[in-house]
Amino acid sequence: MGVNSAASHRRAQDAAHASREVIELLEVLWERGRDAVSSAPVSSSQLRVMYILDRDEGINLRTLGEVLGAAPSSVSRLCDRLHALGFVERSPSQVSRRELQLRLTARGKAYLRDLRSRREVALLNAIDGMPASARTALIEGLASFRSAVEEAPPIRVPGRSERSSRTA
Amino acid sequence: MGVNSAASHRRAQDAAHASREVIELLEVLWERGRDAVSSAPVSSSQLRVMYILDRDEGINLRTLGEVLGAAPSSVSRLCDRLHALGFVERSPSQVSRRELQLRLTARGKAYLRDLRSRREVALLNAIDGMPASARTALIEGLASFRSAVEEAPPIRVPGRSERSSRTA
DNA sequence: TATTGTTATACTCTATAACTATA
DNA sequence: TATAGTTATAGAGTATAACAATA
Repeated sequence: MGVNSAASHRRAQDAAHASREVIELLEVLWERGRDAVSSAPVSSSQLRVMYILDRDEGINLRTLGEVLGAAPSSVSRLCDRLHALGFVERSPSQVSRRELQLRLTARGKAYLRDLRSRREVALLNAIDGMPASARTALIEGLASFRSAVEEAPPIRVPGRSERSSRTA
Repeated sequence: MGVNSAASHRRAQDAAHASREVIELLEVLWERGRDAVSSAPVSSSQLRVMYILDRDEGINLRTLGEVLGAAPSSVSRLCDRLHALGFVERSPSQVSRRELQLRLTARGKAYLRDLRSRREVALLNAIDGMPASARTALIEGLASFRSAVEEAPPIRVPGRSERSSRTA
């Protein structure tokens, strides 16, 4: 390993360190803000479900559980409450009568859109205090970080791609 | 508002949008990884307590609740379990006999240190896939973001500075 | 009387295990 | 028989309200 490589590795460690610290900061602030920012009929667990349904319409319950890293029974209960709120729809799959197709309702999508908008306003509040150059760096850095995370998730990814358990 | 200012605002919105998206991504992945990465005797709520005790040794229960955005009774229970794990110590305050001083034990600190280290390794895994320039941008952007968030937290900050309720 | 922390009660989240229906 | 989803039961997180001890 040459000099450049060592320096590069140090840089990568700095980035990992900075990321971990900001994540911790947000773990405290973001969760605290859940009921301050939103009118909060939705818990953070329910919100995680909504994020995934937003991306992957028609996913079944088992697969949703794998993506969440949660047991099927937990997901079933979460969906119960989201259904009771009118945010999630459970319909039988055409492919297999023992599977469900889960999706956000129009109300669920509207809630998510509104929440996201309010969160971005809250973030903007902080970001307004940043110098322009740092904002540009943040945008570039996060875009690349996001791609990297999506390719090599920091946490082990359960089956999913090799199982084809969903509607397959 | 001039042209530069409008362009700057658009940039800030882009940054807020990118931040919100990465936060959502991590809300799913980070939580899922909790028991994969760690040996996980500690829930994410308990972890939030530990973060704060790590920064603010000797904080009392009420103030801790304010920082967490949680009710005193909830914090009391959380501390029960962290105490049972041997990670948190409750000692009477010298200032007021009805207050507690909360702090991490040596074991608690060691656990946190180890967890952080493992998380940074996990993050490094993803960051290794980023180009060097993006890593630099990420470090700069996050440093500035962190300062901005600490000065103007995206979520309302409860009293704390104007209450002097802690050991005051 | 006001404040700090705990306990009582109730609801949500989570998991394991048992169950039903389908493949 | 194996798989998708639900239900039973139990432990943890959360909040409100009632309580004890202290200021």
